[in-house]
Formats: sequence, structure tokens, C-alpha cells
Amino acid sequence: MAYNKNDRRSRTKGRPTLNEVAHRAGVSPITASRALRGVATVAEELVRKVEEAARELGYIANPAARALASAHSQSVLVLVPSLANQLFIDTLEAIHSVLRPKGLEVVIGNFHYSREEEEDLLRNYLAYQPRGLLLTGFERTESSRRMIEASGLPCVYMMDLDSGSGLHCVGFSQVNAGAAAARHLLSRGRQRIAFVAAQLDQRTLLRGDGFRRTLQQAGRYDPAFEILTPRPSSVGLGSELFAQLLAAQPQIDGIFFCNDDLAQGALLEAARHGVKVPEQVAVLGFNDLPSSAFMVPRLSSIRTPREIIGRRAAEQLLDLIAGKTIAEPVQDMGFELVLREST
Amino acid sequence: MAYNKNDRRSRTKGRPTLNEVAHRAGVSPITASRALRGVATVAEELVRKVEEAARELGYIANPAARALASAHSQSVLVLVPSLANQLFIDTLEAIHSVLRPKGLEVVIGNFHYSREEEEDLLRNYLAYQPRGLLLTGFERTESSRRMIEASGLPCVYMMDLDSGSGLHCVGFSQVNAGAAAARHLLSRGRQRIAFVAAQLDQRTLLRGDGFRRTLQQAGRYDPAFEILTPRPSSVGLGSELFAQLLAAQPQIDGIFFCNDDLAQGALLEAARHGVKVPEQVAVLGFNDLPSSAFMVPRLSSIRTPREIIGRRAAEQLLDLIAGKTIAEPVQDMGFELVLREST
DNA sequence: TTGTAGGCGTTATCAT
DNA sequence: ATGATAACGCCTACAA
Repeated sequence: MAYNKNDRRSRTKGRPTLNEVAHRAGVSPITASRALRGVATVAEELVRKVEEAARELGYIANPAARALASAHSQSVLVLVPSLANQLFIDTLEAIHSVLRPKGLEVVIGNFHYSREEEEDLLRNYLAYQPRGLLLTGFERTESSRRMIEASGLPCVYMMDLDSGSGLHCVGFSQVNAGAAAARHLLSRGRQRIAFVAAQLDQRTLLRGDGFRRTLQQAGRYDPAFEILTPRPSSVGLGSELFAQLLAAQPQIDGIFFCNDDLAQGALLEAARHGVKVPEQVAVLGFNDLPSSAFMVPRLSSIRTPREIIGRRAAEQLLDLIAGKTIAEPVQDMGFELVLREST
Repeated sequence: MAYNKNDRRSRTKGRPTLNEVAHRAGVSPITASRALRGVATVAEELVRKVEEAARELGYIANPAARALASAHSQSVLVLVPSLANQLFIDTLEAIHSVLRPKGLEVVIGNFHYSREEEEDLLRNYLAYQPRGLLLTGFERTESSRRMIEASGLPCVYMMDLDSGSGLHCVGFSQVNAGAAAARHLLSRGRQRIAFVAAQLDQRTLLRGDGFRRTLQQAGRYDPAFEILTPRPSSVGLGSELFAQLLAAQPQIDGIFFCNDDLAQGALLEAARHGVKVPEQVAVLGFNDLPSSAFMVPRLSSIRTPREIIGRRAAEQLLDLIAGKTIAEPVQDMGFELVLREST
């Protein structure tokens, strides 16, 4: 019997193909395919044979061929604004932990807080035909929105909540979190309360809104007590802004920082200048990063449930991919005020 | 003229294909392909036409089809041990900045300091037929080594140096860095010098070796002044280990931490207990993370050139992919002692 | 410089 | 329950 050129039984180099597995198992390629994917009805014994053949050959499916034939890859595209913020690393880990066991690859796109970059990432990565999308927040370009819509892909939005839109989202109310921060500082008897924010992404701004509104309602809002800068958040920036704020407004007795790294920098700067925290000025952070608990004084913060958000968002996406209807498209995971020594 | 079923001129749904671009430009698909990739010799005017057609159609090549036909994707696989360490984020950013403009996608694999996980990642991601590999360090399983070898892919090793092997690597001598740390502490007149390390990956251990050897040569080595733990490095752990070490060995007057986060934790713990740094005990970190410069006192550290390492490694890989011969397969990027207030 | 033919490895569709 | 056949969209090889 002559082998035709498509027959790979005798091939000795390169990775094994489904064909070879099929031959070794004595079945047709399509049966091997089905057996390996656990779909449809394949006789138990055949499944066993195929799996054995695959194992012996060290067979691993070619994702490109698979994607081409099925018109979709086994990946999920996750877009985050930064990798420098531990917040998103934690989120990614959580996502990973639920998607990986399901055989889905997590493709990470870092858009550096740039809407244009996010748009580019979408344009490029959508071409990979991912199974679903995990996006951060609701703020993006019109083009991005259209591409997401046009892709028809299941999509879950993380970190923020948006009840009106009908979008699937898992997060917490940024506005409420900001309000809670203000209420806490107020409850500590603080009178002249500042807000310091960097990066100025949508969520930061919403936090600021909630914070500001609460202060206003308490008759304690002063726009001079606000520093907003688009510069990237960091410990160094926190030190700098703290010094700047206290120099300009020495009477301030409470500060809410939009992220823990800023607050940590403030704590450090305060120590350097002998400013007593919380006696002279209370410092409240946001996100509760791991190191915050070890600052001097230990930083009070608002803990955001990024692990749960990541997990739930991934699970919800899994359901969407499976075609299930989501009972609760808007999942509020809340947040937690973590009181330590700095407030 | 009847359209055959392969003819997509009239197709109205789904993403545009190369065929459609070709038709619109009035050329054959292969010419369109060549024009878009900028390969071979295609008449300038045809290139223009094809590009215009592609733009009008919003054409984006299907990576799966491309990978299947060409037997390789447009991705580079980068394997790092952690995303929680800013060190690797910086490295990834640098890699990104050189590979992205060349049209290469950076696929990130986080192996969580686990050799087994790295092996899994290789097994899975090699199936994607990346153009090249960017790996961290030299420590891995035999299987991993074999897979890398068998893949025949260009590969550059980052962070450490290994002159004997003939492997391409970009990094610095971990041993020398450890030695430099010891020499510095010694030069500060420290007599009882400790070494605190977590994670215990190969590079950390090598740093320890260099550090230890230098102390031994100076007659100042005491094994009781060493804490090695496989637990993950963090600020909190640094605080804990510092307290533990000083309780057990109060006479210690200098400590080298294998990573800045540990050193930062130590500084915080010292402040909490009124231990004077550097008067009573000098604290030296490693990597020089951004926040270290803002600690109280400002942390002395050894700055590792991860940005340059990432960039150079990526550039070297690009050369390898292009089939160029590398003049300097081993690139020592050095390190820098950053003296601040803690030593 | 351009085009033709064929195949890359897998899965969907339709039979059996 | 299993298989034959034909795509999937692009690129390599070779031919013109």
C-alpha cells in the first residue's frame, strides 16, 4: 500500500498531528478529535485508545489549526490599565485561577491608562478570535465600544458598576466607596479634609465624586483641599503631593488618597518631617495593598475585593460563553473599610 | 460570471479576508499578502493599492490562518517567575517596547517561581509556535530544557550570566552583586553582618553565595546571621524576619536583604521599635525598587538594570530571529550600588 | 514582478 | 456512534 503525501503515519520529524494519533488509535481523525475534546458521543473504549495514543505520542493540538477550523481560539482577552498596580496583578491571578483549569488561555493586554492604546489592543487581539472579553471599567473610545459590540463576544466589565446599561459587570460602587471614605474621616472629627488623586482614570474620578458630595453635604467641602494630577500614581508622588498640600494648606487634618501607594508616600513624608499621623492629620488610603498594613503608622484603607471580582468576572464570562443566562448581570462585591492606625 | 464558493467578493458578513482585499485591489491574493507583509518585490503602485484596499475594508490578517500556513506565529513567549515583583513588570515593559513595534506579540507566562509550572507553560505555549523565547535564569527542569532545545527556537536568557554554556544571555553577575553588597557593608565598618533571603530562587541563592564568600574572606561570616526562607518575598515578611533576626541576634549591625521589599519591611519594623538605621544596624536592599528612595531612612540598594536587560534581550532575540550571528552572546549589564541613608 | 497550485492541522457538516 | 469531505484563511514553493 502506498502512502499518499497526506498520510503522516511514517513521518518522523515535527510535532505529532491528530492524524498520527488517529492512526495509532485505529480511528479516524475526527473521532480522535472528538475523543480528545470530550465532545459528542464517542465510545468509551475509543476514547481510552485515543487518549493513550495521544499520550504516547506526546500530542498537543495545534492552536492555530484549531482556531482556523473552529473560528475561535481558546483564549480570553483581559484588558487592564496597568501592571504596576498590584491591584490588577491580584485581579489577573484570580482570573487565571478560574480560566486556566477550564483550558482557556488568559491573554493580558496592558493599555497603560490610555484609551487609544486600549483601542489598539482590541483591534489587534480581536483578530485572535478570543472566546470572551474581560474589561476594566466603562470608559473607552467610541471605536472600542463598536468593536466590542461588533465582535459579538461575551464580555464582562470589572471594577465598576453600571446598572442602566444592561452590561455584565462585577465590581463595586466607586462613588459609594468615595463617600464611605469621606464619612469615615468625618466620623473621626476631621474638619478640613483633603482629596489627593493621581492617574485620574474614570474610577478615581468617581471616587472623588462620592467623596466630594459627602463632604459638601456635611458642609465641609473646600476645593482648595483637592489635588488632582494625571501623573501616574506612586509612593514618590504621594510624598511629593503630601508635602505640597501641607505647605499650601497647613490647616488640613485629614486626607483621602485615591490609592494606597500615594498614602504610603504621604506617611513616609510625614515621618520625615515629624508630622504626627493621625494626630495632626489623618491619612486614609484606597485598595489596601499588602504593604499598607506594615506602614508606620499602619495605614487605614478601603479594601477592594479584586480577587473576588476577578474570580466572579471570570465565572460569569464562563457562563456567558456556555450560553447560560446570567441571573445577576450586575454584581456588587462591595468594599471594606479597614481601620488601622493612620485615621 | 459565476462566483465559485471560494470567492468572497460578495460576502457581506464576517471579517474581511485577504481574498477580498486582493479583489478590491485588483491583484491576486498572494500579491496582496506580499504587499501587506512588505516582503519580496511588489511594485510600489500595487503596494499602495493593496494597502488602500486593506484600509478601506478594515482588513486585519487572521493570525490563526497565518500561523497555520507559515508554521509560526508572530508571538514571542516571555516567561517570568512573578508579576508581583515590580522588577519583572519593568522588564516586561522594556521587552514590549522593542518587540511591539516589530509586529511581535508578547505572550507573558508567569510561572510563580515553580519549575513545574514553567514546564507546563512551555509545553502549552510552544504549541503556539512562537518566534522566540525570552526566559528568566538558567534553573529549570530537564524536561523544560529538552523542550527548549527540541523547539529549535531562538532563545535569550535574562537576569543572570552563564559564559560556559554558549547560551545567549543578558543580565549581570548575581554572585558579583552579592559580593558587592558584602563589600559595601564591610566598608561601612560593619562587623556582624546578616543575610536575609526569601523566595530562594537560583538568583537569590547566587547572590547569597557571593555575599557569603566575601564575608568569609574577610573573616566575618557567621551562619547564625543568615535567614533563608522559601516564603514569597514581601514587605510584611521583611518586617517579620527583621524582628525575628534582631531578637535572636541583637548584636547584628548590618543586614543585606535579597530584595527591596524585605528591606522596606525591615526599615518599617525598625522605626516601629526605635531601632536606629543605620546607626545601630545598616540595611541594604536589592533591586532598587522605585519606592525605596522614599523610605525613612532612604534605602540604600543595588540597582539592577532590568529595563536595559529587557531591551537588550529583546533586541538580541530579534537578531537571532533574523538569523544574524550574535557577536556577544553573553551581555553583562552590570549593577549599581545606590547609596542613600540606610547604610 | 506576479500568479498558480497545494497544503498547513483541525473541525463542521452531513452521511451512514 | 463513526467517518468522508470540505472548508477555515493564509503562505510556501514553484512556475511564468
